[in-house]
Amino acid sequence: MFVELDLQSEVPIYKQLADQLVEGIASGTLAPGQALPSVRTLAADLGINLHTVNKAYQSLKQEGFLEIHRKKGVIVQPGPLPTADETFKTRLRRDLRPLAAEALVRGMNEQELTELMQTLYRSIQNPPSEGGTSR
Amino acid sequence: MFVELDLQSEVPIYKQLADQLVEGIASGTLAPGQALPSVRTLAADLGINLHTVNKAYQSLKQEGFLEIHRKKGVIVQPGPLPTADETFKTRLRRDLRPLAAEALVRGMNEQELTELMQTLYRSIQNPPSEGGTSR
DNA sequence: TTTTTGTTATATTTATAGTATAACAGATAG
DNA sequence: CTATCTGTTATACTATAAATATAACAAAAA
Repeated sequence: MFVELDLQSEVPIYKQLADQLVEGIASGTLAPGQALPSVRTLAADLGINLHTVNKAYQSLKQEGFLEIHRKKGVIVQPGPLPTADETFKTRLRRDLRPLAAEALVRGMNEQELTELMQTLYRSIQNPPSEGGTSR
Repeated sequence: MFVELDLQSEVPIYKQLADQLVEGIASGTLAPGQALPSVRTLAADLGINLHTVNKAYQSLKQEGFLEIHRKKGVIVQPGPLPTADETFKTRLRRDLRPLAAEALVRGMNEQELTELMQTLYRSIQNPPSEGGTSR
């Protein structure tokens, strides 16, 4: 698994995990329908508790990014992914707001900030060489 | 005071307060050198505990956005504000990353996302008329 | 001197994060 | 059918953060 956790981070590890799975889906590293490790396997693999993995899986299932079946295990959403509806955009704006404000206060202009976002977006969409060559 | 808190929010209220003060500085609503209410006054004003206000003030002092003097009270940084150094940009990227990833997964393209950021930046820089009529 | 200021010190409550076990129930492979 | 692996649920415990509640201290200014 490509997941890397920082146990010292202030960011909860279940969120780090969930974030990296979303990023995997975003980049195509995780294909629709692809199976993910079981909660126990991944927990052992990452050296954390199975409930922590389960919490990440549950939140992504709740959002519609994963499907979870009994013995089938956990798979990446094979059908249509959730959309950028108004609910999401509202939350997105709320989360971006303090970041944009601090960037502004610190003297970043509009172009610097949007370009940073652009660069970030592209680096996620086309990650810098993930083990395998193509897809 | 223009601060509005959502006590039901998952965002800690000390952070809501700190964020809104930063936004005030960003927009110019809070001018350099301007005095802020005392921790007790603002706490009473907002209906929260003085330690919660103090925590917000301390974090902003730590970052360099505020100065705190004994009897003088708290004032907006009159000198040069902190800059967008690499430390900040690294943190900024780390915080933006999961938001950009989810936006991407939900089908927002690069332009939509950067435009949303642009709109946000501008609305902070030039806020849509503060409640009061004059000044 | 008195008041107001930030500051420090405790203490308590509540919620979240993370771990640790254990057990349950459905699906599948043997 | 049986054994195993799956997600799931339940409980319990520890640690930490957030928020509140009092109280007191020390510096600055009126």
